[in-house]
Parts: sequence; structure tokens; C-alpha cells
Amino acid sequence: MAVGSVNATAASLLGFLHWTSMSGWDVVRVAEQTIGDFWSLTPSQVYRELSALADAGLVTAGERGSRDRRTFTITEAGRTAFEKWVSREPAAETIRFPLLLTLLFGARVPGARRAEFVAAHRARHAATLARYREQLAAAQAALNGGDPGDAFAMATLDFGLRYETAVLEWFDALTPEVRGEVAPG
Amino acid sequence: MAVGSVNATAASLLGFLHWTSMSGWDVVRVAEQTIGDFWSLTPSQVYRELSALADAGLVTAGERGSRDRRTFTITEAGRTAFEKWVSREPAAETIRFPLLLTLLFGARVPGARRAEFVAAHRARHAATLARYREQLAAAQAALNGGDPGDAFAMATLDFGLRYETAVLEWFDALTPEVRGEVAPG
DNA sequence: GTTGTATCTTCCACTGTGGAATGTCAAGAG
DNA sequence: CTCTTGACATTCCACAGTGGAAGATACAAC
Repeated sequence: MAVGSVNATAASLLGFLHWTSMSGWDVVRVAEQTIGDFWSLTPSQVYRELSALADAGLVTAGERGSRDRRTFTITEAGRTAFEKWVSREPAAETIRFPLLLTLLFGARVPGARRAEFVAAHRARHAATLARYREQLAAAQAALNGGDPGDAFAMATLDFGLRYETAVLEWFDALTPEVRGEVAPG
Repeated sequence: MAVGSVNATAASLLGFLHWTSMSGWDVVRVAEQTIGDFWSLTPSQVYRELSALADAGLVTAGERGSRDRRTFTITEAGRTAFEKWVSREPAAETIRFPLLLTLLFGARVPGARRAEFVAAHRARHAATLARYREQLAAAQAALNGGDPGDAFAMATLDFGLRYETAVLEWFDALTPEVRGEVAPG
């Protein structure tokens, strides 16, 4: 990794490390909770990026603790690299929606099977929407309690709410034919 | 690649090759037009998957023609592998939305810069929505003209319409602070 | 003819995914 | 006090996906 040039995932990790030094595991948890809903990442990747950041001198890794735990701390070079990344125009989003692939080839899938898939995915999205609503309620309660709140975090939550709402409406607008509940006409 | 076990991208290519034999370039174009909006893929990947499919005997590659062009034809084993894939439960979708990342760390981005990013991305989404609306109009005109239409393709288009609509509404609901149009309060 | 542009394929380095493998620590059961 | 179980924590690997460079060929325009 060229010093001062990081990818979006590595940059996010640097963002979290601005707050406080953390172990890899903690970074994984924080990342999952903060950006996991719109930025897919895996533990493998986080550990790899942290190692690469350490090699590039953008973070320093502390001594091995129990369970091989290492504490990562952002460096001045890391802060500079983060500033540089955050002021660059973000790329367009990428989406990969396997259910749509299966539905597009829907004529070749037995209807009953398709109905199962649709039901399972709808349930997942309903659960995610419910979770977002809880988060919204919690945030509003905090605001009422005098918490200053974070308008930026609220904007990302609002995106999640609108996205999941739209997806559920799409599910409910599917025709019975597509849904797999009647024989193809 | 184990015969009979293909990934979603390779399976989609097999899906297209059910219709007719095609060169790699043609597959790239068809894929881009049919699934590109909800299944990101690149030419490199398509060529690589086609080669792998040929190695696995799921497609046959014709003789090299002009410009090294090869024509790919699906085999019986390819059809079987496709059937197997299409009846498997699709995975959850993955989304990676760099703008949300930048916004979440918004406090560290100069407001004017943030406003540029937001405007540029909003414009792109507006253009995509306009394109989807044209596609919808064309499809409806075809239906009125007696075309049987494809309910499954319509379902994927409907998803695109709802998604882009929701995204635009989100853009328009952003507070001036987040949008970068006023100094942070 | 030559020159420029679009077509078509390949290759490479880097990034992302998913899961297996390995090991450590803490808490409760017996 | 030992044993088991489950949560914690990291690493590694094979495969998949991204983005762009490189190179070759065909075709059209001049």
C-alpha cells in the first residue's frame, strides 16, 4: 500500500481509530455496527487491512496481549491519509442482489420454490426494517434526553429506513405469477 | 470449478447462453443490459468465467475467429448445472455505498466538498431513474402492441424504479447541515 | 495507404468473501 | 479442582470481483 493512498475500507478503519485505539476484534465489531449495513466487510478483511496499515506506518500495532490481541493506534501519517481519502469523490454504489437474478430466470424455477425464496427474503427485510425503527426510536429518545445526536449517522439510518421500506413495498407489489403462487399464465 | 457447481455470475452467463450461442463480447453486452443494474460485473470477469465454464465442460468454445473471437455454446452439463443453481436459495444482497461512508465521516469533510459530492450523486441517480422510466414506458408500449412481455423482467425493473425513487427521496430529505450547505450547528 | 476509432480479448494487481483452522480465556458443572 | 463448553481473537486460504492497462484486429474516413 502506497503511504497516503488507502482504499475505502482501510480509510474507514482509520476513521474509527480516530476515536480511540482498539484491538482488531473491537474494530471488527465497531465496523459491523456502524457501517455494516451499507458497507459489507468481513473479519478477514479487517485484519488484513489493519496489518497492511501497520506495514505502511498509518497505524502502529501494540505488543501481543492475551489471545494474541494487538492494539492498533492511528499515527500522524494515518490521519493525513484519512483526510486525503475523505475529501475524494466517492464512487458509485454497487449492488448485488441474487434474488433478482433468480427471479429474472424465474420461468425456470419451480413456482413453489420461488415462493419460498420470496417469503424468506421478505422476512429478512422486514426484520431489518424493524431493527432500523428501533434504532430510530432510540436515537429520538436520546435527542429528547438532551443528547446532541449525530446528524450524519442519522442520515445513514434514514437511508436504511427508506431502502428497506422500498424493498418491502416491492415485495408486496409482486404479482402472484412472479411470486410463484400461481402457474405461469 | 467442480462440474455442476457454479457461482451466481457463471450461472447467469449459462442462463443467457440458453437463448443462443454468443461470443464473449456479446455475453458482456447482454449481461450488462439485462442484469447490470442489480448485479455488478466486469468484462474481465465474464471472460474468466466463460473460460472456466469451458474448462469444466459446461460450455463449448468454438474455433478462434477474427479478433480471437470464440463462440460459446451451452452443453447438456451446462443446462444441468444451471438448473441446479437456479433452484438454490439465493443469498442476501450486498450493498456498498461509498457516499454513505463519506457522509458518516461527514464532520471531517469540508461542507462545500460534501455539497459537491451530494449533488453529483443525486444527479446520477436522477439519470438512472429517468432511464428506468423510459424502459417502463417502452415495455408498456410493447404490451399494448400485443407483445406478451416478461413478468419477471418487469419485476426487476420495478425494483429499480422503487430503489431509485427511494434514493432520490432520501437525497431530498437530507438536512442542509448534512448536505454541506450550512456550517455545522 | 494511412490513420484513427471502435471492437474484442487477455492479463495483472489489488480488493472482497466465506469458511476452516488454531488457539485462548471465562464460567459453570460435577 | 478439573473438565467441558462457549465466547473471544487471529490467521490463512481458495475463490470471486474490480479496474485498468495492454495489445491486437477490423473498419471507415480521408
